Amino acid sequence: MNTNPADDALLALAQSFREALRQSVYVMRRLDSEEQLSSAQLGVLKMALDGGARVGGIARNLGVKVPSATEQIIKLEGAGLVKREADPDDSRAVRVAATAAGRAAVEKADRRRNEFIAGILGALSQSERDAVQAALPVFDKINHSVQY
Amino acid sequence: MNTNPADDALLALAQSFREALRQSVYVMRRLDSEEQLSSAQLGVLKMALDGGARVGGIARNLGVKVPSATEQIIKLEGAGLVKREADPDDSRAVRVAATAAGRAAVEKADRRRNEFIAGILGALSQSERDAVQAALPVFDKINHSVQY
DNA sequence: TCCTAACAGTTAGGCTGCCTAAATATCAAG
DNA sequence: CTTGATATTTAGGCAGCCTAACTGTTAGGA
Repeated sequence: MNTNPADDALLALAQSFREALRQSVYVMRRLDSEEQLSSAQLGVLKMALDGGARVGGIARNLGVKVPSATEQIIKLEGAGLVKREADPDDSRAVRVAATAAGRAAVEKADRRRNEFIAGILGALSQSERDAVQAALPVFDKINHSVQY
Repeated sequence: MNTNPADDALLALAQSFREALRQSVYVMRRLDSEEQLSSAQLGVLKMALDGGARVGGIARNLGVKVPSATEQIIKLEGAGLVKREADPDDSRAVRVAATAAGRAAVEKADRRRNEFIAGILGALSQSERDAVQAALPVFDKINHSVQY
């Protein structure tokens, strides 16, 4: 009962998938290592772009706990990329909003990172790129299923 | 010159790809958080499975520096999952070999992790799984191109 | 009105995993 | 037998995440 062919195929796919995950972590590290803004900070900063986000919401969206978000926010504030202000509707809450410098930093970091990745993807064949493109929405779906 | 359609498509793909990378990190964290053996340790342990690997080789294969590998090896040794012995051919080198307990731990961790992922993949449609399957070799290729 | 439970965030302390630099030991070549 | 390269470990440091405990605010009764 442990040799169901369908299950075997699924487990084999899972194994390959796990290897890809591991590689992704590696690629991310590489991406991070050549930038001034870490992925963690970039993620927080992006949420602070439009109007202002609450700390709890940022943490939830990034899949980390509130203190971890606070930590990044404090760093970004120190760098002048976001400002923190009391939420007018709820004095317990804090609204985090990107400054002009913060918006510029996001744009620059995003561009640099995209160019790095585009450089890699550009070296692939068109069919390879198509395969990646087709898989990306599925990856997205997988992530949501893991959510929480 | 910044509106080359091909470049734009590539950059858009890169952007989506980056999002997938971020999600992958998230999924990996989730995977790690419910296991006794961390991914870092599992990676090292797997290399120690057949016969015995050298510290430098392990580090190179995992894309980390030698001291980082040593750190994990020491932990695994403390847990009785690997043993370290001088390389008979080169006394500078150390051969790291999995113990019986180490082999069992790899099997168990691999099985649990694969089952977790298989559970997610199993909830997808066949065409979605096909898309993932088709993209995995490309991910592999991408990783190698980032290597070093 | 006042008390209390729930909630938002920060602070404190701790862990893992990675890194660089420096120390130790061995090898290999001249 | 010296010297430079190589293999690993040790020491010290940093980022990012976590839990627990603390502060302040809000909201729902009694």
